[in-house]
Amino acid sequence: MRLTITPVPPFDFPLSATIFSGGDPQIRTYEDGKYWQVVRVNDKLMLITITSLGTVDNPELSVELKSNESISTKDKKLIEETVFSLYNLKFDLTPFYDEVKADKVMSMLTQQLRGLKSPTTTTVFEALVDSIIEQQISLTVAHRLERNVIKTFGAQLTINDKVYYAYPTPQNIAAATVEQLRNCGLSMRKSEYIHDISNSIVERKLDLEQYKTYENAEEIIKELCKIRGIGVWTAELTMLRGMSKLEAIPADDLGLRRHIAHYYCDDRKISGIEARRIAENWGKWKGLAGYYLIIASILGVVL
DNA sequence: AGCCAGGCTCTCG
DNA sequence: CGAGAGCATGGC
Repeated sequence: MRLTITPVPPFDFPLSATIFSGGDPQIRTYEDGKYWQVVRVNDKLMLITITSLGTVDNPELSVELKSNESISTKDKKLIEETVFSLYNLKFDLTPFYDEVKADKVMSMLTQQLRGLKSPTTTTVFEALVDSIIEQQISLTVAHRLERNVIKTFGAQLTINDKVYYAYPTPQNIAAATVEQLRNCGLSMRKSEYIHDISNSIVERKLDLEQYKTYENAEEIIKELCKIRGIGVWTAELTMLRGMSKLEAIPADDLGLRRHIAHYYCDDRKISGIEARRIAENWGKWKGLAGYYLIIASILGVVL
């Protein structure tokens, strides 16, 4: 089964998917113009493969669906929504580009990376768990641990004799033990945080998805910070990656400060306060601007 | 070898 | 209440 999706232009699919190249092919990856991952819709697992048919100014995506269950037209509608949110396809970049025009560096970066949209996880839970795992440790370590967690607790989907993994649900993790989480390489603390959060969701004491509907970003951060294991850094990262809320910027983040320093301060080490001051020039979508810096660094964009 | 890496909680004093 | 230890693992 296949469906076609028309993103709001400008949108550069290969550029936006680059962040996933080199990913685990059993989880999610971008390779030779194809992006794939397992999604869960109405509790059915399916493998989606996305390719680009259009151009940056006239974008069009082809989405191929493979599942071992039958897919109804109702499901298709939801899948479409899921794919839209996966790359923020309904987000119009133009106002963002207009707003950063006064900032010379960011303005040049947005021209170089025109059509880059930031990805979003299919659930807030996924963004939250990944952000907890990434606390304090280096990203290479964090990614290995994330992969361990996914392959240990995530549901398997077999398509054409190949096994793929869906991201674990709160139910999957609540049903496991803290010890199993520790065996993925997580610290005792982080294992407890993630297990507790999964339990709360299963017991309906916590509904992460509802925070998406909040208008006020500060309010979301405040609510998330009430959860054990979540501080401002983790809350902001969760919003950026799991809620399509791109205004917040974790300015104290070491990596981000490094990227800002690289493009704005000749690689001189800067404080969170300096980083915040520079970010003031980025208007309403500071988090998205930060994402442009990260991708620029990865791609080695030179201004 | 030892320290640090895209934090956070808990425990002391 | 503020400072500081402790945490897992891999890379330098």
